[in-house]
Amino acid sequence: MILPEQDISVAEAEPNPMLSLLNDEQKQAVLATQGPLLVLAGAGTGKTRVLTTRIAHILLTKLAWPGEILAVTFTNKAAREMADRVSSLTGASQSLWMGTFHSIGAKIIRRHAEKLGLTSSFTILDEDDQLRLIKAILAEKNIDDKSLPPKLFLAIIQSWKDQGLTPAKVNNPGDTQAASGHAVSVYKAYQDRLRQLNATDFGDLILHMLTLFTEHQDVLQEYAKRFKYILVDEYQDTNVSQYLWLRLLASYHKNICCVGDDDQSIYSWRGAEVGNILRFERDYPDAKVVRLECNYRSTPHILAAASALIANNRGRLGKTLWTPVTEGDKIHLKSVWDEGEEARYVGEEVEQLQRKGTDLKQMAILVRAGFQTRAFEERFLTLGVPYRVIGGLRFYERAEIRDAVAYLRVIASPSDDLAFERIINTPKRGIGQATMQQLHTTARAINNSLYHATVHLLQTGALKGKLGQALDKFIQGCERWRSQIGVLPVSEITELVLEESGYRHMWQQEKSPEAAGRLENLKELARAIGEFENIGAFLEHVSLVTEAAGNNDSNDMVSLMTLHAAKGLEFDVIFLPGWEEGVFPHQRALDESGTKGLEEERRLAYVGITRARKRLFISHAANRRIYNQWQSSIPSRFIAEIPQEHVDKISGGLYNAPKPTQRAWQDEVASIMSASSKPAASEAKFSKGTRIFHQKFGYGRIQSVSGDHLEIEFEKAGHKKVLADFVEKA
DNA sequence: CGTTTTTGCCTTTTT
DNA sequence: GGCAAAAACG
Repeated sequence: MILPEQDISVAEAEPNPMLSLLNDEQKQAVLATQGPLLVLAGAGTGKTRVLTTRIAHILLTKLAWPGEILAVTFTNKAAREMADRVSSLTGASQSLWMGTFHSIGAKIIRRHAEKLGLTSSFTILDEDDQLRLIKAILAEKNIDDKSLPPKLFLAIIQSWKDQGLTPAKVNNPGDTQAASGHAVSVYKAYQDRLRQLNATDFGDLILHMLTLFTEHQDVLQEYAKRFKYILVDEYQDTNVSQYLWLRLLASYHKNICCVGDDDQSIYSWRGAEVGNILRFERDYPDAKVVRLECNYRSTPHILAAASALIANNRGRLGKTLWTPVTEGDKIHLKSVWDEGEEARYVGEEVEQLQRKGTDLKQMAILVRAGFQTRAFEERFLTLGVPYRVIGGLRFYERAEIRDAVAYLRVIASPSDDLAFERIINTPKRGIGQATMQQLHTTARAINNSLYHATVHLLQTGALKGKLGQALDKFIQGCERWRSQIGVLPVSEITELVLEESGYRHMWQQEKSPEAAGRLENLKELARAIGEFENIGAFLEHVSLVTEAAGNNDSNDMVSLMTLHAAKGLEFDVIFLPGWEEGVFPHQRALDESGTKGLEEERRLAYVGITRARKRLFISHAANRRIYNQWQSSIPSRFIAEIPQEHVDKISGGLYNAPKPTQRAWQDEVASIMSASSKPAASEAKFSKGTRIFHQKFGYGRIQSVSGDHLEIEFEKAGHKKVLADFVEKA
C-alpha cells in the first residue's frame, strides 16, 4: 500500500502557497507523509501549523480522502482548532476522523457496541456516578468504606484501565493485593454493573476499543485499512492503552505521525507515559524524527530561562530552542512578604501594563493549584479589574445542570438507574432511605431497572398514599415527556421538564443568593440543548465536553488558571506566583513520586515559562497560610535554576543586592532558603511520652507522633488525635 | 423523612 | 477556616 514517491515530488514541483509559510524543519514534517514520523515540537515552534498543513497537504495531493485520515488530540479545544484550520486551508473538514481520544472512542464503540455487551445508546458516566457505583459495590461486599474509601478504588481501577488492563488481565502480585486484596473483585463487579447499566466510564472509551481490536481481528482490519494516515497530537501525554491502540491502528499502513514534546509531559498522574515518546524510534524502527526548534513565541531571555531550567532534567530527548527575536525584557523576579502582598503586586503590574496599552486578555496568571486563584480574585474584585477563571467551575459539573441532565437521561433511557437515583427525590417527593430500599429490592426481584420497579410497584398498588401519588405523578410526567421526543424541539422538552417536574420551582423557592444564578444556568442549558439534533447527541456532548460557559474571547479580561490548564496557550504577559518549595514544586509530588515527581514539576515550570511571549513575572512569598496556619516558606529551587543574567530582581524584596556571578546567585538563594526554613515544629518539640497541655482536653501524654498529628492519652478526656499546634509542653 | 449538628477533609494537576 | 457529607436529632 505504499504510495509512489512521485506523489511527494509532485507536491514539491508545484509549490503550494501554504508550504511557503513554513521553515525547513516544518516543511520536512509536512512532506514526510510515508512511514512513521516523530515530530519533536518544542514550545512555540508551530506544531499546530505543521499538523494542519500536513493534513491539508495529504488531502490536496489526493494521497487520501478525508475519511481515511485519523487525527487525535487530547482536548476538544485542540480538536476544534485543528478542524477550523484544516477547513480554512482546504475548504472542508467534515468527514475527517478528528477528535479527542475519548470522542473517537465513543464513536467507534457505538458502532460495535453489541460486541462489547452494550447497546449503541450506552451512556458515559462521570466521576460522581462512578463513585456512587463503587460505593454501592463496597456496601454489597461488606467492605468498610472508611478505611478503604471509594476514591481509592476508583483511582486503582482508573490506573488499570490506563494501562490497558481488563479485570482478567490484572495479575501482578502487587496489583492483586491492592486495597487489601479487594481491588480486583471490586473492579470485576464494577465492570459488570457498568454493562448492566449499559454504561461506560472514561477509561472504557479507550479500553473497550483496545478489547474490540484485539478480540475481533475483522474490526481491527477494517479500521487499520481505513486509516491511511494517522496523526497524534501531544503524544507525550498518551497512556499505555492509547499507545497500544495506536500501534494496532498503525500496523497496516504504518503512516503514523506523532507530534509531541517530552519536556511538556505533565500528566503522568493521569496515566501518561513519557516512555511512549522516548521509545518511538524503537517501536517504529524505520521512523523519521524531525525536531522543531525555532521558537516564534518568546523573547530570548524567556527562552533561555526555560531552556536552562529544563536542562536539569535527565532522560530527555533533548532540543535546543532558538529564536529569531533579539530583544526583550528580562524575567521579573519579586519576593514578597505574604500572599496578600503578592496579589497586590500582581494587581499593580496588571494595571500598569494596562495603562501602557496591553490588553487584559493578553495577561494570564498561572498557578500550581486551583485554590491559589482566590487571593488574586479577591484583589481584582477590589481593584475592579475584570478577570475570568478558566477551568474552575465547569458548566456541566454544577449541581443544577447535572440534575437537569439526569432528568433528560431518565427520559431518554428509563433504565439509567444512576440518573434516576439522582433526581427521584429532587425536588423533594418524600422518598427516603426506606422507599429507595424497597425500589432496589423490587428491581432486583423483577431483574429490571429502578424505573420499571417503580412502575411495577405502582401497578400492583404497593405504593399508597402521598408517596404513591408523588411517584405516580413522576412516572406519568416521564412518560409524557418521552412521548414528546421527536415531536417538540429538544430545548422545548427541556423547558417542559424543568417546569412540570417542579425542579425550577424548587430553586425559585430558595432565597439564597446563588439561586438566581442557578436559574440562569438552567436557562442557558435549555438554550444550549437547542443546538443539538436530539437528546442523545446532547448527552454525548455533555459527557465528553467540559467547557466553561460563556467563554467569550472578545471580552477584555485577565485569565486565571492552573499551569496544567495553560498548556497549549500563550499570552503576552505571564505571571507565575507562588514559586515556593512545597507549593511549587508541590510537596505531594515530591513525597509520592520523588525524583520523577520533581522532574514533572520542573516540566510544569517549563510549560509555565514558555507560555509568555513578551513579559514574565515570577514571584514568591516568604509566608503563606496553609490550612489556616501561617507557614514560612522558602523560594522554589526552580528560581535558582534560572541563570541570573536573564533575571531582573525587583527591589523591595529579599533579593535587593545584585550579585555578580551565577555562583553567588545560587548561594544567595541557598542562604535565604536556610535562613527562612523553620525548625520542623512538631518533630523537634514533641516526642513519644512527652507530657502536654491542651486548651480543651487538659493534660495528657503523647502516644505517637506523625508529622503534625499527635495521638494523645488525656488524663480526663481520654484518647484523642490532635494537631501539634494545639498543644504545649506541660 | 427532613432538619440540625458534627465531622472530616481539604489544596495538585483532568479527558 | 470552609465546605460537604455523615450522623444525630426531632
